Parts: sequence; structure tokens; C-alpha cells
Amino acid sequence: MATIYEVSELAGVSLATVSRVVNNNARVSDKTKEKVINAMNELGYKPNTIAQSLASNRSNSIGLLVSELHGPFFGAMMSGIEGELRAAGKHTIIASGHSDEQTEKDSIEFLIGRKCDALILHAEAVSDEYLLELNKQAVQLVIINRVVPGLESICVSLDNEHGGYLATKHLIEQGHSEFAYITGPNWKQDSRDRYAGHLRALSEAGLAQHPKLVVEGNFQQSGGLYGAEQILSVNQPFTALVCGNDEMASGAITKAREAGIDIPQQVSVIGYDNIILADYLYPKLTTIEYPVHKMGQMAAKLTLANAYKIKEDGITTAFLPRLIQRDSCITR
Amino acid sequence: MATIYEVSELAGVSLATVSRVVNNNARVSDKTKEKVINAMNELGYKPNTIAQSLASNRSNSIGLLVSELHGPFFGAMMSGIEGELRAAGKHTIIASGHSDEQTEKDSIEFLIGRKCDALILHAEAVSDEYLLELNKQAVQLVIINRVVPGLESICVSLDNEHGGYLATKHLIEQGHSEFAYITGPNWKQDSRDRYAGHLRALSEAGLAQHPKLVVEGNFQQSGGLYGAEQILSVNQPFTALVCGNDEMASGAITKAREAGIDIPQQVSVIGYDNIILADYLYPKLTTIEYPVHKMGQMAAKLTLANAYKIKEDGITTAFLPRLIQRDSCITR
DNA sequence: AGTATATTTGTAAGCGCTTACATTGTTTCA
DNA sequence: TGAAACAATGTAAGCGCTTACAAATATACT
Repeated sequence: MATIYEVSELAGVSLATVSRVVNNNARVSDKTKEKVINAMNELGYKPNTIAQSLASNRSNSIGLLVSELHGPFFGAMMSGIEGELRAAGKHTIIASGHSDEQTEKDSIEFLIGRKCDALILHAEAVSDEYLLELNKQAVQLVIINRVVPGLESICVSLDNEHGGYLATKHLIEQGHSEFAYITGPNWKQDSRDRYAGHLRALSEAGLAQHPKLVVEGNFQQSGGLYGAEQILSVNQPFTALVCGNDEMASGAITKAREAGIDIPQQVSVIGYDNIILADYLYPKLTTIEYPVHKMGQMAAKLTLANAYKIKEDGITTAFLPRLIQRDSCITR
Repeated sequence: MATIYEVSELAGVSLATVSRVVNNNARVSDKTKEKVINAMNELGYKPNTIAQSLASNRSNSIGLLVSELHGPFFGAMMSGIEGELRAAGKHTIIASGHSDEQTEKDSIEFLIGRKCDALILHAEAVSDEYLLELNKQAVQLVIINRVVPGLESICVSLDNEHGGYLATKHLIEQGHSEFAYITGPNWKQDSRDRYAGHLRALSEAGLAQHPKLVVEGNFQQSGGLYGAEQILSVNQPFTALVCGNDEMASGAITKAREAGIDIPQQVSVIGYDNIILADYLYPKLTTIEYPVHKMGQMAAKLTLANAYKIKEDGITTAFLPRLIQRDSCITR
């Protein structure tokens, strides 16, 4: 691999001049620039980005921490972020945290070690204090899907409580009064928020949640399978099932169908997230939209604005969920 | 951030000694090692991985090129690869190529520029020649889901032709003789291979593919929607629909249902890949298993073996697909 | 023409590490 | 006891770039 030195030799200029044309950040006469560019082409020169990073303490790349590399939620998020950053000529370095505190910390350290210019974090397991501390250091931070008190301006989030409220309110308006609920993992804030919204809608309507009809799931299809099984086993009647997310709704529908229950005739089901799958389930899933792709884009824009002072307009950090009506909920 | 120099000062030893204990690659007396470790802890020292890479020309990280960051196929692949590499203490740097030649090249260059010790590539758009050339350079390569002549030993792949054959053969055995087919993009080798297998099964049974009943899709749900629409519009009877992958099958089923066609009573549908979604569709989708997660793991193992001489056993590069029977295909 | 000013280029000191080689200290054994 | 062999540590030269600062050259103005 050719180095900047060889280019400078061939072009008959100094290292500094080559560096200047590579980075296009200082005046170089057209004549010299041309010589350098020719030399670069002839040698097939590609800057060593590692050396660039070490010398400049910048890397033109942004670290992204997600919980998992698979699944529609993170897929859409990564995709939204990467697309936006790529358009701005920045690279994305992705690391996964597996919702585990130590793994999240390791990954964050890896990203910092790789001299990322900024970090976009979907961190679930580390504490607020840790994030506050991180923010105090030089790293530019954007936090996605979480609100850390004191860091509101860099937290891109959805009002999950409101979404939970919307879902249940919709069902109440459709005449339902007996609810089952499959939550996400209770240690996750978004899961708790969604459930809180559900309870608020209920109490507003003078209704209550039967405790035997709420079961903790895992935000995955298997959790929906399991949750539906539990709920059906308690022999407590209900006409609507609220799920913490679409994947669990999909599992629950499958299990209910196996049990001979007709969705939505006997039980209405509502999900959360509006992942692409929702539109292809049978029945098509009524759900709450989580604009994760858009939010990813926004997180990226915010990062670009903060880390590179690139002017971006229309920056919002607080997103509002909305109801997507399809076929899995019907009037009672 | 503390540097190795500060650690050496505090511990009262030389830079070299600190480096030795960090890398644990040369004899250091226990006493000295302890002093150094204490100093590192006291300062919260983390090696600057960029500087390490530059100096050592290694990075303990492996570059991964995928086509997209979203979607169940790449999700499972990334997940399989990353898990295996993480277990070996290596980091994964992911870049996406968007099935575009220039973008793939850019991303590969980015990964090389980041001094990845090896590359795992899901490259669809670059030529065989390009990959051969790349392989000649110092970079360790593993290619996934593609067989490049001359590079067989580093290509982890599935016999797509055989899978296509299995799918159609299964339907033939179930008594079907009139087939519709929604292909993936024709420029993709795996898509063509699957279709070739379909044709082979057909001709083996003395059957032929009606040309009006084959339409080119895009490997996404929208392609299934579109494909089914096209096929239904030609008014040519068929009893079985073979889809190039599960996502298109899901779209096709949705569209067929909208058209009032009962799946599988009127038309049997088979997919390909066995993505997680297949098990949650209604009817549950009969499909061909593409063990992408396993193949990802295998690609990672192969990489570890080649790039770091880590002994791994049970390395195979050629995978065989198999039929997964569920509810979307019935005997005629 | 001579000076002041702006533009272009070069020089050289790092960035934080690794590692070949040199040096010093410690054993071993004839 | 002293030379040979080995173990532990230090020295210093890079790795391929960026970037202050200095130097050289071009341009403007009186």
C-alpha cells in the first residue's frame, strides 16, 4: 500500500502538501494539486485512516451501540442512522451491548478507543450516572430511546407512556373493558412506560387491570407465545390483549390461533412499534407506530450537528407515537 | 485519557515494559507486572487502540460487509458472526454495501483502511476478479453466500440450486403440476440458482414452467405483493406458488388473501430461507432452511482460524439446505 | 523599485503505541 | 571464580499521518 510519503516523492512536493490536498482543508495551487492527484491515482493511494485518526484525533466515524444486531427494531434503527451518516460522508461503527451492563461498557470503550468522533447509544443496562459521566468527557453523545435527566437535549426518544395510553384508549373506545397484557421485560424503562400508559387509560375510564391477566414477556415472539399460554390458562375472560410490542403480538396471535381462538372476533390484539411484520400478519396488526427509522435519522442528524457543526434543520428530540389501525382490533 | 507514558512514569518502568504487560507477550517479572497493573488501575488506563493498530499493524477487529443492516437475513448473519468473534475477544466492524458496486468497494476500502485483521464479505455487486485481486493482497478474506472460482476454500456458501430443487420437488410429490414462481432479482446469483433448481425438479418430472407465471421480484415483501398481483392478473391457472425467499412469500400470501384466494386450500406456497417470520405467518410457511446464523458462525470460525491461527474444529464451507414442512403446502 | 501583505509550500514535531536491539542483572556450571 | 547462558528491562526508531510554524514566493500598493 502506497503511503503519503511515496505520493509526495512522485509528485515532487512535501508530505504536508499531499496531506492538504487529501483533506482539502488548505489552499493549494491548482497546478500542485493536479500533480498530487495524478501521483495519487498512479499509485492507487488510499490514506491510512488509522494513521489519520492517530494524528488528528478525529476519525470521521461515529460509534453506534445497539442492543442486538438482529431484529426489525434495531435493523430499522441502524439502517436509518447509517444512511444519514453515509450521506454526510461519515462511517458508522456498530457494536452490540446485548442489554448487559458490562458488555455495553466494553463496547462503549471499544468505540471510544477507536476514536469515534461521536457516539450514538441505545444503552439499556448502564446507569444514568455512567452516561452523565461519559458525557462529561470529551465524547459527543446522543442517546436514543431513553431520557437521562440532565441530558434531555441529546436524548432522542419516544413518549412510550403516551403510546401505551393510545393503544388502550383505542380499545376502550371500541367497547372493550376486560384486558390482558403481555409486558416487555420489567427492568426496561420503555416496557414500564408502555404499561403505565395502559393503566392510565384504564383508570381514566374507571376500569382496572385484572392482575392475573398480566404477564411479563421478553419483547420477542417467544414471549408472546409464552404470555398467551399463561393468560389463557387462568380462565379469566377478556376481550382485548395488549402487547408490549409487535413481535410478542405475533407470537400471541399464533398461540391463540392454536388454541382455537378467533382473532379479532373473540379477542382483539394490539401491538406496539409498527415493525414491518405488522402489515404482513394475519390479521394485519393494529399497533402503535414507533418511528424508529426516522428517529435513527434524527439521532444521526443531531450527532452531525453536534460533532461536526454541520447545520441541520428540523431537529426534534421528542417523538410522539400514533395509532395505526389495521385488522386485529374490532368493535365489541 | 491516560497514556502508556503516564503509566510508565507512575510505575517507574519504561514504556516497553508497560506495553509488555498490556499485551502479555513477553516475560515480565511478577513484581514489575504488579506495579504496572496497579498504575494502570490507578490511572484508569485504556490502551488507545488506534495507536496500537498503527504501531502493530493489527487491530483485533474484523471487518464485515453486509448488503443491508436491516432485514432478518442479515440480522441473523451479523448476529452469528459477531457472537462468535466476540467470544474470541475480537471486535466486529460492520459496513454496508447496499448491493451497489461502488458502495461495496468503498466499504471494503474503509474496512481495510481501519486495519481490520480480516474481512468477511457478503459482496454481491463486485466482480469475481475484484475479489481475487483483493485476496492476493495481504488481507485475510472470507466470502459468505457466494462461491468465487479459485477461492472455494474461503467461501462459505449454501447450495441454492439444491434448495430450489428441494422446494419444487416437494410440491411435485404433493401432486402439484402447475407452478407460479416469484424470483429474486435476476442479477443475483443466489436467485438464479434457486430458480435453476426449480427448473431441474420440473424437467425431472417431465413438467415445464409456464413463462407467464414467472415474475421477477426483489427479495422483499413488496416484491411478493407485486409478484402475486402480476401472476394473478394473467388468468393462467396454477396450484403452487414458489417464492425466491420467505419475505416475498409473506407478501404474496397477503396479496392472495386480499384477492380472496385461500392458502393453502387453493394455492400452496413455499418460501426460502426459513427466517423467523416463517413460523409466525398464517398459514405457517413451508420453506427451505437457510442456516444463515450457523453459516455466519462458521464464517467467523474460518476467519479466526485463518487470521489468528486459532484452532477451530468442524470447519465446513459448503452447507446444504433442507426442507422445513409447515402448513402452507398441502397435497393436491 | 521597495516594502507590506497575502498566498503557497516546506520543515519538523508530534499522535500513542510496538518491537528490534542493546544493556544490565542473575544463574549455572566447569 | 569466571565465562557462558539466560532473564528482565530499557532505548530508540519507527507506524503513516496532521499541523503549528517557518520559509519562500507572488501580488499589491506607494
